[in-house]
Amino acid sequence: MAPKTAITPTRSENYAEWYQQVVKAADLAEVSPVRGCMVIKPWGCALWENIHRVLDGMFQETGHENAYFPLFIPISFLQSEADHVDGFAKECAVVTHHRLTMNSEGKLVPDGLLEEPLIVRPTSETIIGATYAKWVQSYRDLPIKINQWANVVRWEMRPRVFLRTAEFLWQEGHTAHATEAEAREETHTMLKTYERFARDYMAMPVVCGEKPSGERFPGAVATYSIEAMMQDRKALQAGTSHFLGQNFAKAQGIKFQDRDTQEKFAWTTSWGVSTRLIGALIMTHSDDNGLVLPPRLAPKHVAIVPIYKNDAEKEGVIQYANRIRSLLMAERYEGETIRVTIDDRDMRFGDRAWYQVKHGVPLRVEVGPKEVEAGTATVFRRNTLAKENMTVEQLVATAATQLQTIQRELFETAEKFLKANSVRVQTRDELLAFLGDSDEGSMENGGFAYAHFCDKPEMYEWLKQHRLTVRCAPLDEPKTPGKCVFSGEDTDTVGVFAKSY
RNA sequence: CGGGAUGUAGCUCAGCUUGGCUAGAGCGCUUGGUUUGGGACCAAGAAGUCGCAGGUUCGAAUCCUGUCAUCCCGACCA
Repeated sequence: MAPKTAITPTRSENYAEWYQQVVKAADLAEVSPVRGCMVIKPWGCALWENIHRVLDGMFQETGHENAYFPLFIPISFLQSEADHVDGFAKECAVVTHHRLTMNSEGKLVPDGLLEEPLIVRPTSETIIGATYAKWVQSYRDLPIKINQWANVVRWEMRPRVFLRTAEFLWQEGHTAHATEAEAREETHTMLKTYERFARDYMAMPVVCGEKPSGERFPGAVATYSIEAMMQDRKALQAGTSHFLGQNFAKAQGIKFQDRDTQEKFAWTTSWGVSTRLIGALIMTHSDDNGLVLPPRLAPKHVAIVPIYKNDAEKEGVIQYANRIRSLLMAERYEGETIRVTIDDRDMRFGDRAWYQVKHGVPLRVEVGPKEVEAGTATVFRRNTLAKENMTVEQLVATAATQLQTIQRELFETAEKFLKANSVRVQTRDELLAFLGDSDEGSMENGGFAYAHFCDKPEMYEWLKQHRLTVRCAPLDEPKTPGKCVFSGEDTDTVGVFAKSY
């Protein structure tokens, strides 16, 4: 007897376990033999490639170019920026040798000690900064606006697939500018780019804001982030954009001679999103039957699942399915070809149908002898689980619209959820009552609490005690006079507080 | 890096307390058959150096030591 839902346990039964099961059921990734590292499987990789492709286009549009910098960074580079060291030293993989030799017991052991150990990049500010320093002499050499797609390593103690792995894929943009204003504008532009990507492609509403001091990127003057709310009402930082001021320019020696003949340090920025976005996608839209994908990022938009009893029926049905595929692929959705697959694997219909459900394909088209005879198709919509029979002509004519509808519905549902679970609080007790301080994966409370705050150490202490975090000070929040809910002091800054990943 | 738990077939686990014949189950897989419009059924079959390395013993999945890995809870983080 099959369970009522494709995923066990359900979200309400055990959210953390549900997440892992969705990843598994959708064949997105699996844990690897290497501690903390994951194998990204074809379906997950196709999803990341779509994210990559769309974002890359956005970066090009905003005047960035791709380049590639080394995986290894000399320790001395990391050391040059004091805060940066504090932030990353604890989680660096270190390369100390450059060859292996066989010992007397026949085991391979490291040999050839390096004079200066190398770290595997946890991020590339330092090595890119050192390179920029060579490239920049004159104000005419600025700005430099470069992005790289790469893997990075942060030796995490508690990995979770896509959300926190020792190695992950990301893009990191690094720019250098002649003026502070220009660098600040760049920081803002990229934050907005991430917001647009989250909203328009991931169908994921986010809160854009500046990180308070305690959450700032090590070495940055200001850090901005997009914060998304997962279905367990915890916050997930989905993207960051940093204004680095002249900190790294000074550390790495990025200086130039300006129009006024004075030698000046450049102003730099960095910004990135990672494979964590896949985790965000999963926890924003998926349900107890598995993955739900927004059409704009789905590796396949439509899965045609043929139904037949025997070889005689199969021939006609497959032919029919192929014809529908051709017709659909001639249609355009958001300026692209509709991506269609036919699932005619040697499996029972039910198995193939559930497979597509669990993989989150937005539309499933069932065709069997009945449909062939009537010239129709049975269309199943992943997000609503609704089934509808229509003529092939109708299907072809409405496919793009249906995908648009799904994309819109996913966003609307997520936005409604975000709004329904956001409140404004006036006191610390209200904050605690709303968020709760038990963190046992309970779904009972949580959400985004907006409160006045003044960013003092005692706030962080209190938050830590209750396992809560300050996510950001939203940019669209008007500055209004109020009292800090922690210290009682006057402040005009409002922050978003939440449990977080 | 601290506290706790767990490593036995591809997966989930039983067996370990009290050492003893050829190490088990369910799911999955293979083959044959019956089925077939939402997760089938019957039958047969393949599959495990019991995480790894030592030790105790006539004998170790079982006891001891070490080690590695995974999960949960803390500290840390995109």
